[in-house]
Amino acid sequence: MDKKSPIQITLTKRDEAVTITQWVYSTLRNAVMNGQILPGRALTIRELAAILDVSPMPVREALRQLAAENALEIQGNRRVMVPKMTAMKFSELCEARITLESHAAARALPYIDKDKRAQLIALDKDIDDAQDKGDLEQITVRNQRFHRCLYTANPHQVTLPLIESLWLQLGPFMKLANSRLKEHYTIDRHNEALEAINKKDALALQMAIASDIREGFAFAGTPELLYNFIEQSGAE
Amino acid sequence: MDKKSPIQITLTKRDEAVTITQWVYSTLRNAVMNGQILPGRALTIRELAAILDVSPMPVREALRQLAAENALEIQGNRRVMVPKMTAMKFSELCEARITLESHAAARALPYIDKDKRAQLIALDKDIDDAQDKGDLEQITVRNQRFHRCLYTANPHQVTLPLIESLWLQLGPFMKLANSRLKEHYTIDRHNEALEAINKKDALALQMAIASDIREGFAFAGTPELLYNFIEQSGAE
DNA sequence: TTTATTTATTTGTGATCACATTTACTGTTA
DNA sequence: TAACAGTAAATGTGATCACAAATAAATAAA
Repeated sequence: MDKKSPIQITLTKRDEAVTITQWVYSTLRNAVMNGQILPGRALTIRELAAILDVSPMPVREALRQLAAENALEIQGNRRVMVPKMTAMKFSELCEARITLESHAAARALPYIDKDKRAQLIALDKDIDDAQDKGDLEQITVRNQRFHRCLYTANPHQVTLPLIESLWLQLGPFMKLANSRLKEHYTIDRHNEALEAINKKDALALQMAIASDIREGFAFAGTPELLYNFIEQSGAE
Repeated sequence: MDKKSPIQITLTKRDEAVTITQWVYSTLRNAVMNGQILPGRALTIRELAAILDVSPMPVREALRQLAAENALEIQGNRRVMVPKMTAMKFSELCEARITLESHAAARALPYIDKDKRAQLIALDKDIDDAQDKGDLEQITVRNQRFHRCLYTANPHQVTLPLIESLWLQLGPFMKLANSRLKEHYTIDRHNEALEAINKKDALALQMAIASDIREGFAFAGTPELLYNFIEQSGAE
């Protein structure tokens, strides 16, 4: 009954207090972020509904929302799929991240107080723990948590949704990236960022964030890995 | 039967080739962009469906999509509304526009050829025409068209959706801004941008775009106008 | 074996319905 | 007059159904 590849989506317990649509949304979002849905794979409402054991209605709404966030792509008039990646698009997404997140960090800096700094230090420690254990999934999750915590220090911040959209688009690739992470960069620039925060040095903070992002993908910039990924993702 | 203020949405002919949901989406999007829906006004699916003379289903989907683009806000668990504006949020949106659009312009620069430059010049002339006629609505539309044309010169560009999200959030305020536009800035920085394009000077282009955006809102930065707007928009 | 054409199946869209929750209204009490 | 409780109306969520368009499958022709 399955069309191409069998989709394996991680299912979590559905919280009764949350609407089915919301649960479906976050489930599918995680699936995209973890690269569980191959780029180019055609998704149908009914198929996903069957997998998630819900009616087609919540799936419909979740898919439309994910498409609006650029996590999914609506082809022509009908089918929906995870967008394919290209080397150029990857590069653009990476540069967009650097620009937007540097901006968000600088704008958050004036709002960072002692409490917030303590939170950031704790989150950075969590990342180190995950790195020691080699838990690749957790490294990504906690890394995002650190960045999110930093940017949301600014109570009037408006860029986080845009940043998360970029994370979502890079998600399927980050998964691949992480699988090579252990052998390469296990150190991040978070300490550097925290130092800049202490000194209230916006420029230094921006540089630290930019480096953190760039180095996280630096090895992906090697031609052979990029080619690998594009071949896997871009080929029909 | 109407709850608070009667909503007056501009209705356009529905193209038969387009789905009802898409038509509803763009209709509501324009309504938000033109400030036809007051911030804070509670929207209900059935009310909008009645106004647009469609079934609730397409409205449901369109609302969710607009919410995902940050054009609308889902309150608590239920109602949806146009988000209220604050002075700080306005400032953040403006700065985010400058950062993102400068970035998009610089990234587009290498791809601008003779054809594209001709397009930009033509679009800039259209803006001048609209300004001569004093057609405020068209000025906004054509201004966006110019910026969009510039950024999409980059075929791998990924930031336009994010930029459009910012435009949407500023939309209700731009309408108010435009009503004062005639007395203030009728000149833009587009010529400056075109010059920078000719010289392939990325930094100059970024400066021109940043100035164009900033000056477009400069008068809005005057305390009394900002206060006016916030009072109108933020008060329950 | 390959290509074209017809048939069968699947799919997205949109409509309608049921229900639990929320909101609005009404009459009553301090 | 203001605050409250109880009732009535309205609302979002989710399910199911109908249908036209699109895709896949099957058959026929080269």
